Amino acid sequence: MASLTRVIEKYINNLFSEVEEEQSVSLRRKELAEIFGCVPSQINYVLRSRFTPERGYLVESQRGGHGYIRILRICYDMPQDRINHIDELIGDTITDQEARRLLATLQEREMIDSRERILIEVALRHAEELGSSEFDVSPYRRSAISAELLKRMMRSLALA
Amino acid sequence: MASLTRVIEKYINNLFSEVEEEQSVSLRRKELAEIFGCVPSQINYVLRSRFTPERGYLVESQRGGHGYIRILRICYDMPQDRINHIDELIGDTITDQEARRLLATLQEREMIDSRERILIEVALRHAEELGSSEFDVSPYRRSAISAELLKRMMRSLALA
DNA sequence: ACGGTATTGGTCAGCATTAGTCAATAACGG
DNA sequence: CCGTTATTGACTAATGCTGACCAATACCGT
Repeated sequence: MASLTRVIEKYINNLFSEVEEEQSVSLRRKELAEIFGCVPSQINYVLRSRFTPERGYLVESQRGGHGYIRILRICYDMPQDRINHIDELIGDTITDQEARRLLATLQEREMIDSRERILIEVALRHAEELGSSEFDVSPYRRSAISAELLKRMMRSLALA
Repeated sequence: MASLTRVIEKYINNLFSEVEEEQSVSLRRKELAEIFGCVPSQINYVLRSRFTPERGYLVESQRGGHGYIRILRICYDMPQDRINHIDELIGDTITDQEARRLLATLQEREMIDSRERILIEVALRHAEELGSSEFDVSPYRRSAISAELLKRMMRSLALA
């Protein structure tokens, strides 16, 4: 019952893990589509929805004869770079939904564990609750407060 | 007597206990609603009111084709009586200083690690800051808010 | 060189499918 | 009787997938 998108995502992930040290893999869109019996644009959908910068990937491609698609895994050597990346992802405001998705991704990438994740979710939820029912803060302002709190928590972890 | 919400809650709990060590279960909202002969949004109510981070659960979901709802249980061996004790220690209000001292003690006793402690401290400090400089909350009230936040975070780590 | 053609990937709009939100209303419990 | 909790349904939002159409590049014949 797994969706085609997830199957293809997994297939690509396997390509990464096959070559231990490799930080990039190359594909041919049409070939891949034939393997999975779908239209080529399905591959674009997988890339657009799964191999995003938010999830730590970059995608390069070239059309025409000898065209290709190359997926690169983002890798930060310096902790500071990673903090900056997360800071940018969060931005000045963040919705509840975006925050939860980010935390799921961070846990997948093992940058936080489940206990840390739940602590962060409780803190965010508490802030939201207080802001909406107690102090009647505007939704925009609440999302700014959430972003600030989330960034502080992530920064503190990165330095720990 | 046996409200539908409680019945569904129990049903989901059984899914967890079926597989002793299972830490997550997957659902389809529509299916579940059909099983219990209710509208799908009833499921959301059950999740919102029963499977919260404060109670040690995280809920992930996805809409659209092949959508799902996944409930994760964060299960730990901190005894319930100990968490009750912590609840009492915190009480209805807590000062910044008392909180810090408590966290240090908890870390010494290895009930939380240094990263978890930092997360909690950052969340408390953020709440304090917001309360004092932004919303002009009275010191007493701030200490009550801190106590509530601290208790929620500690409970989320302890409840199965 | 030039230009046509084959080859390769990109975009977008639309349909089907699934879950979320919200506010009104009902039911419950003290 | 009142406040809290539970339930419903209409409306909204997100996701997966396809197919028609667009864009870029290499190769080959002249």
